[in-house]
Amino acid sequence: MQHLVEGLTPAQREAVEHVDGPLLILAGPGSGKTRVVTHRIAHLLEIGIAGEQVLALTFTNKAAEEMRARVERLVPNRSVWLGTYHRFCARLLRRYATFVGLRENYTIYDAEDSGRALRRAIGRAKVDLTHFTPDNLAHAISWAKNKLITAEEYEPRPGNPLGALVKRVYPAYQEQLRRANAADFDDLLLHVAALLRENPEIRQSLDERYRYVLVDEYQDTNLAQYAIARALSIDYPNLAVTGDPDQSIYGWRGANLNNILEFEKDFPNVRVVRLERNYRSTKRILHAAAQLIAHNVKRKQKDLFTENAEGPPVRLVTYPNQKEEAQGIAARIAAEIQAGRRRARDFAVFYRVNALSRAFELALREQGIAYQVVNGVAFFERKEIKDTLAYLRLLNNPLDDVALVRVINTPSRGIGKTTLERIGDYAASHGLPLVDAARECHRIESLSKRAVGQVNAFVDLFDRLTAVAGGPVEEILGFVLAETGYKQQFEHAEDEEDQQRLANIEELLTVAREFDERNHRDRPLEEFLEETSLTNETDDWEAQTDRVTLMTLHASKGLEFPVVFLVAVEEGLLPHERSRDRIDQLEEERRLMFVGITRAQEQLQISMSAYRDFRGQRKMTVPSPFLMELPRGEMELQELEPVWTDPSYEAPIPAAPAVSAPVRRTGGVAMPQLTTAAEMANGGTSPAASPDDFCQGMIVRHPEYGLGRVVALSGNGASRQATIDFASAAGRKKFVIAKSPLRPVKQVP
DNA sequence: ATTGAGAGTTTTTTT
DNA sequence: AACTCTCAAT
Repeated sequence: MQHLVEGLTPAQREAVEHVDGPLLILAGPGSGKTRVVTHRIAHLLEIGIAGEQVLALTFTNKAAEEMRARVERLVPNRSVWLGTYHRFCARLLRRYATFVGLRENYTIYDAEDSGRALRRAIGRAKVDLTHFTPDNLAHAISWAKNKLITAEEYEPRPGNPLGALVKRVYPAYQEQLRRANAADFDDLLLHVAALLRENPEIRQSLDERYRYVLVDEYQDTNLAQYAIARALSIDYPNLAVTGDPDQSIYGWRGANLNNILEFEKDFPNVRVVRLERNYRSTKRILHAAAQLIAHNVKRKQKDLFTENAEGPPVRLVTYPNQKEEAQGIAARIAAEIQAGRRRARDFAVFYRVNALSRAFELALREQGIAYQVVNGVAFFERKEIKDTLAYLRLLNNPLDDVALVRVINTPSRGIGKTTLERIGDYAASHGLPLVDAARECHRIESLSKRAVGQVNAFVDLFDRLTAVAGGPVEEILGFVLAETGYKQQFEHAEDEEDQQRLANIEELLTVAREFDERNHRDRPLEEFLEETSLTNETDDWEAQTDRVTLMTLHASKGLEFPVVFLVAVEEGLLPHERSRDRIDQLEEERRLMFVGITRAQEQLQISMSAYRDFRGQRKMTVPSPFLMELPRGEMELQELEPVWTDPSYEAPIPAAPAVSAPVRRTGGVAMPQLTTAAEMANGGTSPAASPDDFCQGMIVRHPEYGLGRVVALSGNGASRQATIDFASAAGRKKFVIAKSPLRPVKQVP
């Protein structure tokens, strides 16, 4: 057991060795929090506590994965329940579905699905939407749910027009979900909170089962999450929470900072451990962060310190415009890599909004530097994936009207809006789910003979699919894709986008196969759908690959990088314009910047542009007020002129021969090209090769993505596919060789 | 019913 | 600028 506390500070050790009773770990950034938490779990197991009694809750899958891996390393093969709040609740609801008016095969609606359900509810409630958008309502309902206010309990403030609408729509929406046997993200928490509140015997048994509950990022809990953690810690009040009020950045999602600020009130005999020593950043970086966050009024005073080196000064740079900001940063990165001082993966670029990523992608591509954008369009939110999954959802839960609407005419089979509307009316007046209404469509008089025929064909299809719905997921999926003709529509397409869609579908099949290999349950479909609806691509982020990371400030939480570029620190973006008017929101923006700064280990550059292009318009910017709150005296300030007027500017250096990036113009668009020494020796690419000539490890060229290596192959002849790892930012992609412009590049022996 | 052109709008962040 | 939505034409 000694190995668990070796090398820990007294404070860390105290937290690790704490067993019974409430525990609050206030952990500053880079203070070894994850280490403490995982070691504590390991410690609990080593002193003989059963893994089944330990429940560790996180907010992101990423954090859960990280913890699982580290616990596994410390104490292999012990089963503690470790995962996100939402996943835990989803799992619990499978078991207790009937208590909250659901069935165990219920569907989880993501934001898009619940938006569709909400629209239908709005239609049914016959609400006048001239002054508000569905989004306004969605947000208001979500807000209520996060506050544990049910549809029945909801009472708006008098004179609140939006509230009056919500009072009518919220119950209709809930009814919609109930009929569809579906729960939205908020419901997962709300239902479990209600379950625990209304069923004392269930609460008690779960409290007893999960004797040791740990909650990570406790500052991000909302009321529902708080209630759940609380309810599981009454008879066995061994609740351990970790967090940092200064890193609370999810207030907009209903997170309540008071949960952590008042934890000591909830549990008067709590043991509080403060981890204030930072092991991550240089003195200068940490100082800048501390100075900034000191401007927040609502916080717990914390004294961050580090024994790390002083480090180079934090840079604060003003670029003339967005393009030069991106190019300037890309050039710096390129120079560091060429000098052999850094690798691509040492760098990260953080921005406030996803829309800002493009300029940096472009600039990095021009420099021939590999990068990965975290969270662009999440894999499971892509149209083709959602379409395909909608079929699976319908098979698993035929009541799921949203899924039915999605697939009934996808791919198009001549069932249009009017037909669907009439079926919908029939369903509503007979209190039926849409599938059943469709089954009885011959009774709907308003439908044309042709329409009835089309709908019947769909019902037949549905029945054929249902017949195989019990099998392995990959099989079901393959059957769905074949029977519906969904895949076919992309198979003969020439354009890149359809190719991409096809590749994504292939990828989904791979995901399904991997799932089947892991799971051997009776009803795999249910679990597969749960897994896919609670996962997004962020979770696939690979720290191992050697690429520059581009992500939002929110996504950066919990990570660290040797060199960080924090960009577009301008009024309106950071703080975001929608946060300007309220003090607490402004403080949250400041915390966001604090999070970004404290990700940096060795070097930090904060930048802005004098001009920024946004929504197609170029505007002069105003520096963020936060810039004035930094210790400017000890920073390196730099104001750059447009590159062509200033000879002292470190112009983007043409890359070294090994990875040069000449820019070729094609149809007016700059196309980056990677050229290697090997290729130059060869005089370019080889002529077209037949798909079967491709083999593992082969170097190939793609006209847009540049050079890559074949990492996997499948199929033969015309359907032979290759998975390519590109050196460029394109990353890993899959192609049907015969339809792709891939060409082998002969390698120098 | 599907397609195309034109108009209008925009997500801040995520389970 | 890019995306979605609406409306008219096929």
